[in-house]
Amino acid sequence: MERHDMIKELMEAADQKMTPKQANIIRAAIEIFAEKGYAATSTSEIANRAGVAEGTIFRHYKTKKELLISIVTPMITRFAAPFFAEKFVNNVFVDENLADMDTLLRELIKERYEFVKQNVPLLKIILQEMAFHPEIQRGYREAFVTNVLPRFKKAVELFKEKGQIGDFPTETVMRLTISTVAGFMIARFIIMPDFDWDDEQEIEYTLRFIRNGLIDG
Amino acid sequence: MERHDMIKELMEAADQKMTPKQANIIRAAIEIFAEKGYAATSTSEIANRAGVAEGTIFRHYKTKKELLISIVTPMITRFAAPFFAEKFVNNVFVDENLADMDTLLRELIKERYEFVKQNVPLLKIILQEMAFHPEIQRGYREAFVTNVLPRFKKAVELFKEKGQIGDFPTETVMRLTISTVAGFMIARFIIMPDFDWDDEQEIEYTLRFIRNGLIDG
Amino acid sequence: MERHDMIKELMEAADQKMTPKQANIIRAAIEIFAEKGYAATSTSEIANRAGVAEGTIFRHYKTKKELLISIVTPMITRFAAPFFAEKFVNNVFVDENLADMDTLLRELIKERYEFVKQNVPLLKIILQEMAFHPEIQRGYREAFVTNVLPRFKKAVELFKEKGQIGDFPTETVMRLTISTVAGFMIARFIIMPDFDWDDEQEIEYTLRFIRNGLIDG
Amino acid sequence: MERHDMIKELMEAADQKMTPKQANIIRAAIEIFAEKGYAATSTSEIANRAGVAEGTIFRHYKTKKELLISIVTPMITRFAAPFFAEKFVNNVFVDENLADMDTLLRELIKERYEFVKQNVPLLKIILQEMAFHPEIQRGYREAFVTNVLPRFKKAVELFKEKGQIGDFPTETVMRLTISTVAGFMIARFIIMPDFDWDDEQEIEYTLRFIRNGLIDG
DNA sequence: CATGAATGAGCCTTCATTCAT
DNA sequence: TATGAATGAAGGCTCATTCAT
Repeated sequence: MERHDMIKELMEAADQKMTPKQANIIRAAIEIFAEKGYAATSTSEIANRAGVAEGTIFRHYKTKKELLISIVTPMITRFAAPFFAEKFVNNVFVDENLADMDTLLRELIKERYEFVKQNVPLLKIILQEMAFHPEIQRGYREAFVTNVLPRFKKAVELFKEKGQIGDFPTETVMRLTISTVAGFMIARFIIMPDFDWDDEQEIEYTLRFIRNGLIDG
Repeated sequence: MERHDMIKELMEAADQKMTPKQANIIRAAIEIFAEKGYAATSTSEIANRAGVAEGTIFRHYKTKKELLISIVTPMITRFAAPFFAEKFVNNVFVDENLADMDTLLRELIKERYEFVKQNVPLLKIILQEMAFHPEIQRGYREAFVTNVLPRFKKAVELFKEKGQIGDFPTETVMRLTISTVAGFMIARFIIMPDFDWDDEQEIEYTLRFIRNGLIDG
Repeated sequence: MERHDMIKELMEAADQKMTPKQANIIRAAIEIFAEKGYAATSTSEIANRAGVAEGTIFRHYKTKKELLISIVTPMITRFAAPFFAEKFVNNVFVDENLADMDTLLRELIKERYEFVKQNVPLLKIILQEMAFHPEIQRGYREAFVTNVLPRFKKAVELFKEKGQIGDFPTETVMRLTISTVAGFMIARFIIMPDFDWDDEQEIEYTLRFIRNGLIDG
Repeated sequence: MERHDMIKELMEAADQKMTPKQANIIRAAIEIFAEKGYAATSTSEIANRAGVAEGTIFRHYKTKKELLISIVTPMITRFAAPFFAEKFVNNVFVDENLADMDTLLRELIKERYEFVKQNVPLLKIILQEMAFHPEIQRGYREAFVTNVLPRFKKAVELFKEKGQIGDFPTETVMRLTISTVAGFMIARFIIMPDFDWDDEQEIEYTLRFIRNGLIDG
């Protein structure tokens, strides 16, 4: 599984090339925003940790908020885009192996696990700041609605036909699945990151819980 | 189910009687903290919305942070304390009706549902600020460890014996259950409060998901 | 001729009573604005000279600009309002003494002379900042059009009838008169305040110049 | 009457040749200084409007102030130098036609009218900034004292001898004349540039006013 | 108990200026 | 010559907190 270097990604996302100072600014901002929250972070502290004069921040980002947005936006796309990566969902209808819900979910969780692991601070920021910045909310909702939702629905319906999902409304299936997966990630990386997790095992339990939970009773 | 008037509760929690001004301060603070976050809220705005002079806040709370803590602390106790209300858990071993996991969970979810419904803004504050204030984290953890955890464990083990819960580690059972229940509350009251929910039905789906999910597969 | 204490006047203009600190702020602001111009004056310098914390300024005036406006606005009214004080103009048509243009002009110039003398710094500010702040321009224009212009016109027409003013358009008469009077004030108080002026004499010369200048040739 | 292209003039004044970029800088600076005042103008805005990098300005002018001075200085000379152009004054004593005050004044006003018309923004800058920059004041005073004053005095005395000017001190004559002429220019080009002026007529009125005003009464 | 004027540290942002390229 | 990234001092303004009334 390839490494997700967010800074590099952000740099590519920006139309212009980044100076090393700008990269430092972003690195520092991500760290401190995650530690103490956007509102409680001062630009002078960012400048300090980035080893840069305070004015330099504002040469690259017109406002502190623009810095936040430009950090968070590319991540949102990345967050939603591969959520049900095309390959998986398309293959569901072709590849016998992926046609099994369990297999698909396992792939999905592992991919997400890797993604979250590489980006904990950034995801913390998104989780926190989404509540207060409509722009972020909107961006997220959009990405979700266009990229995740239709594929997810299609898959749920397929598995319903195959009898692997019982008599639940599709939205409820989504809610339950996402709750469970997100709950694992949050427990694993945010609430108790220092606990001695047996990730393989825990993923299997989670999978079993979802699989059995969604079957008719 | 009786009404949870937090303000009244907070007033009772405070050792001294509360003046009406103080009650206004708390009401205003809860509203604005929930809307824009603790760090982004100014005491002058609170004073404004409370219809009180700026100085009055500091007559009752030495610092802005103390105001936050004094709002959040009693809630934490309330949040954890009745989570597995004694009556339930004790009765599990006596009352034939409660001895059924499904029945117990249903009672629990409904009680929590009511509780969350009455306290959305306050819970938003806790969710947000826990991340940045170790005091809150500690308070929460403590309440959880002493009140919820042991009873929860006991119940899980009972249901395992009865064959209603399959071969999962107890901690994993807790994680999965809490994820699912909290996921419902968050979707219901925070992410999509304006959606046209059929709460009874949705609770039943959620129950079924947990019940089936935890059985051996 | 009574003394024009602008600060006192500003205080009365403000709806609320002024604290002594606020009076100091205004005094200091007038001084420094006049010395170096609004844009080149820093609020910290004003605070300094006023013997006040910088924050105090913003407790009374939301912005630096509001401070400027609230200094300048009452003056504008005062500047225009008595320009052709009612008593004069009304009396022109009644009082035999005032019916003479020379007498009227002499009274007018002396009154204005006193007024300017008492308010040089404030008038400097208005002269300078009018160019850049449309609000001030607008306020001035309004005061001029409603208070000065109609009376001035009436008087000019009267003196034309009496043969004391020759065949000039009324607007031109106003332009020439105002130029000459303002020119005296500016030379006297702004350009060469340190010159050894014989004010009585100079006013007489100025009067003669206008009187003769406006007569038919 | 030949055109006054200030930019070209400034370029000639500068010892070195000007690059086109430098010309753009000056053009932009004049525009913006006139619009919002020197202190309220940022070098970055000048660079922007000039289509030049921020640093480029400082390649040509060590400081922002130097830019101002180098714009204003040549103008001051031009402003004063031809005020009583040699040809006129010298001819006053020779040429019968020019020996008439009226004729001389008419020539003078028309020449100044043209000059002001071509240089409104620059003159606005001088008028504004003279108040705050002693260098400019000094430059102006000097030019006035050496070029204008002696010739003006000489002429006034001549016309007194000829009986065209009455019993006024020479300085007073100057003050009254300059007030009236400058008052016209300022009304015409700064206060009411959009009014529908009949310039020929207005100049004649102004001349008549001065001529009659200065005669003995 | 309540007020609100006053404070001064600190915040985000702008700006003139420098310098390596 | 021209660039534009970088600087850091300074600017206007906000804010939690204090205190005399």
